[in-house]
Amino acid sequence: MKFNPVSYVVLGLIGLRGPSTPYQLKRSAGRSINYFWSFPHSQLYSEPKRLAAAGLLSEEVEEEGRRRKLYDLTEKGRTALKQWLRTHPSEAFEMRDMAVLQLFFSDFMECQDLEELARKQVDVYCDRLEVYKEILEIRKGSQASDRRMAPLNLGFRLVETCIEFWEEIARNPPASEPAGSDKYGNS
Amino acid sequence: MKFNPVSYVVLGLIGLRGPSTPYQLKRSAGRSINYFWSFPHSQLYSEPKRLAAAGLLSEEVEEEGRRRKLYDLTEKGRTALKQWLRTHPSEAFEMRDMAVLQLFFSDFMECQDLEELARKQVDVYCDRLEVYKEILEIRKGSQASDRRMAPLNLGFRLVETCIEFWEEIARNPPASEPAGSDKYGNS
DNA sequence: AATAGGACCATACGATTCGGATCATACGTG
DNA sequence: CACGTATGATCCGAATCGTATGGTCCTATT
Repeated sequence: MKFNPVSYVVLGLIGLRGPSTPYQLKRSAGRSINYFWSFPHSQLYSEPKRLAAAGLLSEEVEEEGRRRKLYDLTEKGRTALKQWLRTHPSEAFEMRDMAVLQLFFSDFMECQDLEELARKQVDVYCDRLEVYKEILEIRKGSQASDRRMAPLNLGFRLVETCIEFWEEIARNPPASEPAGSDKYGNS
Repeated sequence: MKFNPVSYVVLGLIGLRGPSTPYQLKRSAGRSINYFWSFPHSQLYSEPKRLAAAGLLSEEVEEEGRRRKLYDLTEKGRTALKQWLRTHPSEAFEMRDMAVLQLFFSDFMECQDLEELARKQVDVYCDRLEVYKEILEIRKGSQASDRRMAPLNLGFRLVETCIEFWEEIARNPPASEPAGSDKYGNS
């Protein structure tokens, strides 16, 4: 049995929520985990199966209707989760951002294209800020623990940082050099 | 011919650097692009081959020695690059951060484990800040354009934000609720 | 000048992940 | 009931990953 990050997502979510079906996990993940650990939803169907086969989850199949499967932590599963939480990662986040990629190559863009890119990104991040606010609001209702709120706070600040950044770019697009041969340090 | 982000990474980097071998691309990407668009280096060997087959790059093979291949933009390639730069993405960044994932599940952690996690992350991001400073320093020497510097600046600020965040967590770990059944909104 | 060790460079390929296409079930509405 | 829409689950070809591996070049040492 080899673990991957999604294994822990599943174990952790079930730990927090109690017995869950894959679809419930998907919904839960969608408004939280996916913002700092994205993955395709199909894994939330295959992964619990794997974990159940390895004895970390119990599986109960609904007999009629959609044949939903209800998973719950076994002792073994709970132990694995706690075990994982004792080993701390030593890497920074990885990110992928198309817009920044384009910004990096923006020497090949017209100035107005760059401005447009920046404005669009401001919009994108403002929208996301709204989403965060909504979620934060909802969470205040349910009594989610401060610890589960913390990642949202980080997301929030990160998004704010991005907004400031792109606003500056939009307001005052940096000058381009007509991309020459080897000015870019190849060291 | 289907394009993917790495296609544009290759086209763009060669555009900036002029004729390049895959290894040179790898070096260049390592200290810049990889921070906001990570991918395995092996793609920098396979992708140029694909692009050359499609006529977007010219390929020149060194006959003896390491049989390095030197790639350069064709007109078609340069056009494709500019074309791409005119279509702006409308998504925010995707990120993956193990530490935040653990933070999200930290209701299952002892308080001191959480503190340790936070301290470790502070270290990680301080290290990265140093790296950014170095690169910024180097770039000041070579006259990289302001536009190519911009992504670094964003990275810098994002890292600062992370440092502040994790410092707060370390200083004052949020309270945990003994993770119950369904307090977490499943809406 | 021979050799050894380490850095540099390149590639292949099995394993994993992706993500959308698809299908099935339930539910609400008139 | 019939139809449209939301919910729920699964599959599978394609894309990506990432490491193992092997070759080449440099330089220090004797």
